[in-house]
Amino acid sequence: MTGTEAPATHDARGTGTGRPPGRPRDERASSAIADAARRQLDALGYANVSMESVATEAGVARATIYRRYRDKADLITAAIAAGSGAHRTHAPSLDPRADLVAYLDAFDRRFAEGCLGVLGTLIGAREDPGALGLHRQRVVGPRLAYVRSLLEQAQRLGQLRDDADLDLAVQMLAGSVFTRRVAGTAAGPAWAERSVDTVWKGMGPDR
Amino acid sequence: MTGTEAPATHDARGTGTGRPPGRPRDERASSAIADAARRQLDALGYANVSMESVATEAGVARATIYRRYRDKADLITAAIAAGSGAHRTHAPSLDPRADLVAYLDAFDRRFAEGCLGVLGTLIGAREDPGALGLHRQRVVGPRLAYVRSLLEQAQRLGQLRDDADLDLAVQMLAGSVFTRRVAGTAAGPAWAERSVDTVWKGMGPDR
DNA sequence: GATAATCGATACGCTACGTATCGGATCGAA
DNA sequence: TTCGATCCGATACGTAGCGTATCGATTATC
Repeated sequence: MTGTEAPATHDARGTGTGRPPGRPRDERASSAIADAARRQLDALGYANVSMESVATEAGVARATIYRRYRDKADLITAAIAAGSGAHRTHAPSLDPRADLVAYLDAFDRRFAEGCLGVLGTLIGAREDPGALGLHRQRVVGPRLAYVRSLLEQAQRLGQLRDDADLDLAVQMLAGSVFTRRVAGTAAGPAWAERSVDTVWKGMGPDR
Repeated sequence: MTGTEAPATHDARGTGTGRPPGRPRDERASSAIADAARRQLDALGYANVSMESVATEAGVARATIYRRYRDKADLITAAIAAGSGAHRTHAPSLDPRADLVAYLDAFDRRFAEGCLGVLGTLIGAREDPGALGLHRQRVVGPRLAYVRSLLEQAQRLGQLRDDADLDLAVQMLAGSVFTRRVAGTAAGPAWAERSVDTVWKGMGPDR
């Protein structure tokens, strides 16, 4: 497991062992809020999701949302993290290079589906520096860390040189997705395979 | 020169040959608005720039801005386009590889200066899809095209293989910037040099 | 002068965020 | 059973920003 990708941070209820006093939270309301937030985020984009619209779709009062999430950034980033939680679909094999190709492909599809596409809006939402920060912590970080772990494995196997700059490799591999989405250009044939190939040749042992 | 990267699109005044009737616009106000917008965008980020704050800093009424720009997005994108107009600062040499390293460095600096915020909002701005298209056409496209031209030159010089995927190379090189900015991680030492180096080794002629 | 578009200033409607308060509901503990 | 604590929906409040409209005053051309 890469990381916990923790849920809402606003209220620490349920953290301790003993059940807290008072009426417990409605679990259906919690999931309804999360579902509505995720759906509207995909459909409308960060800026167009309002607490009011989420509350309405979830059949919940706005105050009920604020009892679970500190603010909009908290809600949205949590929804993204939960929605793209299963970002590792392939079982790890002993071939990090093949894993890498598969993961990059999945990464790109996620991007197209909108889960990571909202990244743009989060970057733009510098209004709350928390939004981008939370997203980095919850979503971007774990994914890049996973890519890096594959590269480390390849390095241990001798497929990459010991002095290879793995951080740079991560940036170039993931970056080929970012650039394409930013520029709006189509993907070349076997782009994932070719990307990994370039890094392998560029950072592999001298022949 | 790469392209025109036209200024404000809102009002077509001054397009025709004859001077339009009525009081002409205050040229000092126009530049003061553009300067203030650019400066605040860099300092505060897209979301924190308000029409009011720009107007105040420019010493101008809000209505004066709206006479020149349709809305906030128009103002900000125009400021960006104007601010990053001279994106090619280095004179072209006969060493495309060195040019590439220098350009990537400049590209990254530009990015840090505030392009990221606008780019983010534009990517996520499903509300006006035209803005993203315009930005791609005016800003993103020319820059990536320039990077590609350097790679083509290198290919002609035999530094890259004839079957090298130059589009992919562009994506990986520019992508190393995108990823770093998105993830918020620091740049490794000599990252530009190393990026180009990796592509050169990965797509260069077999040794 | 007449015309026309600009300027600063100001007010308006609208949306949205985040906070606060209310009576009623639901749990555990005394 | 009663009490305290918390949740729930509903509602209102204050703040902020966007985009529009209007006002008298200004500055140009015709």
